[in-house]
Amino acid sequence: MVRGPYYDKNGIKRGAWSKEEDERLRAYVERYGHRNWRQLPKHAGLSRCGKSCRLRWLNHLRPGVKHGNYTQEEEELIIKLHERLGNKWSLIAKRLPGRSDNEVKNHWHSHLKKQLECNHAEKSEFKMKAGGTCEGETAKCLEPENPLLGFVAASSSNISESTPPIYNSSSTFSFGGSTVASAAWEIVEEFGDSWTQPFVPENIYGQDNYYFSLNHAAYEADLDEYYSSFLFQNAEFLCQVMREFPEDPTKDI
DNA sequence: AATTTTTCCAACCGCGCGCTT
DNA sequence: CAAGCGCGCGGTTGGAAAAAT
Repeated sequence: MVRGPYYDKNGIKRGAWSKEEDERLRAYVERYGHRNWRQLPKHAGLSRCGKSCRLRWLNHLRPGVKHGNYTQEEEELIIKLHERLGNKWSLIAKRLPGRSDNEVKNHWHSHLKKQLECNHAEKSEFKMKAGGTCEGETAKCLEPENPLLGFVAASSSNISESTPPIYNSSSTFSFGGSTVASAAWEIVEEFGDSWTQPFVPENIYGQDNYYFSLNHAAYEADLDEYYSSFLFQNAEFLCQVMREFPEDPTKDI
């Protein structure tokens, strides 16, 4: 299912890789590594460009690389990560041992995207029949429109051992903890201008936009993984904190 | 059986970033 | 500081295989 091999005007070979080329590349990289992809084909005796070699190695030849046969767990993980990270295929692929970014991207476009669109259509139909509300099915209903919100709706407000140390400056996560409250406000203030409110049926959360801001913050922020995951898992809790503290407690400090 | 259409995987392409000179 | 280079990323394309007509 690929272009047949051919040579471009510069004499660089393109298109499908032969077994012999694969073996040459594999043998070279296994022996000498790949410090410089541009120089590599010359030394390995290949008429390919460096980019092509790199792609071939990453997607097909490197040890442990897998093809097809996605497990349900892998698919669910891709969907979840895509909700959180968007089209950051390389980041998503890093969480899936043996899968390359290209492989994950292709699988998304050819299978998962359609699957989700299909689910979305089915759920829209369900909502129409239910008179435009999502009562009782809040999390599931929200998921297709805005996966982040679905996640929040489904999440519990408990704070576990996984809470990042930064938020543990007070002994517990009581609502009196001003550290938590100011952190929550910081997040909303920092991202308040940049986010655009997603479509959400008004009768679900009313005027309370905290959920959206917090989750958008977690989504947009280039935060370290631990922090961002905390935001996702505890958005509901942070919302409660913010209701307790309508003003940022550290504002005037 | 022949032809057309669709699917989907491998590879290409262009851009942006970081590093070096 | 600017230019050049190499790499990695994400979007797009080509085309063989499969499915539909």
